[in-house]
Amino acid sequence: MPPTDSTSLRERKKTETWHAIHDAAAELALDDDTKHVTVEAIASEAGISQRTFFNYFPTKEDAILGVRTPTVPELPEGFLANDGLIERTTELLLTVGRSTYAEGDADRRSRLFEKFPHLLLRRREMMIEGEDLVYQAIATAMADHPEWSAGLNGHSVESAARMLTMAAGVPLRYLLVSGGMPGARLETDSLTTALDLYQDLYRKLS
Amino acid sequence: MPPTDSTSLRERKKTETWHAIHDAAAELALDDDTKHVTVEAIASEAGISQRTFFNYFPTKEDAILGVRTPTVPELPEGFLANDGLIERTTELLLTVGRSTYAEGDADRRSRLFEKFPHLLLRRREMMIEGEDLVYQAIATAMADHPEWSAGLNGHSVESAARMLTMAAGVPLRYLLVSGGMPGARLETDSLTTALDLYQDLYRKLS
DNA sequence: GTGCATCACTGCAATTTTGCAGTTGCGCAA
DNA sequence: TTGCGCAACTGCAAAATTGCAGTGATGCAC
Repeated sequence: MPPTDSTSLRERKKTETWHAIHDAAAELALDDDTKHVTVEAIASEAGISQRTFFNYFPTKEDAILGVRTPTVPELPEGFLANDGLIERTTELLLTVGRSTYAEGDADRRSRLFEKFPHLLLRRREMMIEGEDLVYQAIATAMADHPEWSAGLNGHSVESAARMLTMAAGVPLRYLLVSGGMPGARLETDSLTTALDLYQDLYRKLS
Repeated sequence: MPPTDSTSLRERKKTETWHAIHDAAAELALDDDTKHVTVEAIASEAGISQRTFFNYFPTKEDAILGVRTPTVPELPEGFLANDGLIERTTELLLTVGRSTYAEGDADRRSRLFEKFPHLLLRRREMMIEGEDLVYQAIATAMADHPEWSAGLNGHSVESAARMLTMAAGVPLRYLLVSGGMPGARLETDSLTTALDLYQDLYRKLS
């Protein structure tokens, strides 16, 4: 996902440039028979300098895929309350995941994955990175809250946070796996279904 | 005329921006019934900030008219040679004058002059400014050249340079005056005619 | 006339873009 | 293997853009 939109001219131009680069990269990569598009070509097509290209994306791959290093929003006040914690964490993971990819044109993304399968690896990496950040954020929050940093009889907040994050990630992973095809996208419908299913299960087991 | 074109991305973007601002300013000024277009509107239409607007034009008027503070190119080596000096100076004045206005869309400029007659005053100012710069450049060059800074029996190089510049400006002024209508443009044809006429006269008198 | 809003324009610091001169890794030819 | 060239990527300083907080002039309501 591009830098967040806003009313600021500066911000608007940044998202424009981000999209211009990603679009140029994706289109050129898909069009090109040689499978070898240069950064120079992408930058030129996007109307910016090569150096600016690397201000927006750390690698050419990321530009083609349209990914951003994941960021975790600040956790809201009552986030750690027991009631609904797993659901909130799932939401958080989803938010982080979404903030990592460009919205829209899922078709194009599918074609990209078909033509450049290694992009799937990169996507996986990004997911793991995002989950790691979420885990760290939650661990930090737990450490800051007495009721967590205390009563875990022997277990560390790190363990608790990791466990929580993994549990909360279940419906998302389920979706990716059951989606079957590599490059399958997170359809809103199937996502909702998966979340419902997970919450049903969760309620039955608790 | 906008900043000179070149292969540099930086330069290309500058001319693009320059045109974007001038076009936005001219179009908005012509479209607007109230005769009062704000800088904010122009900047917004051109896709830049108000501050950037003033990086390109010192005043709103100059943006509408599409003028640039005149600059004199460096005088070539043998510029001061006696033979053809007046013609070269006329060329120089013409170059400076041209570098002062945006190329193209003479129609729009006519309409601008009709709607905002005070732009004519501004244009006159710019012409005088340009001539002054040319005079200064020539005076400086003369001062640097022994054969000029010496043998002027009593006259200063300033006087000589001023005299030369005025003489060389004759065909251009003639054009503007004989063109008649305010806002009349320098047609290439009539310009050539005027230059021919002047050179004929000049040869007869020398 | 007096306050008040609007708008042109300026000064300055923060951010972004650019050019340029690298370094590194990799394929390919001799 | 060794050298060579290309292309990804980085560091840094110069240039451009932006936001913001002004100032001053002008017009307009009261």
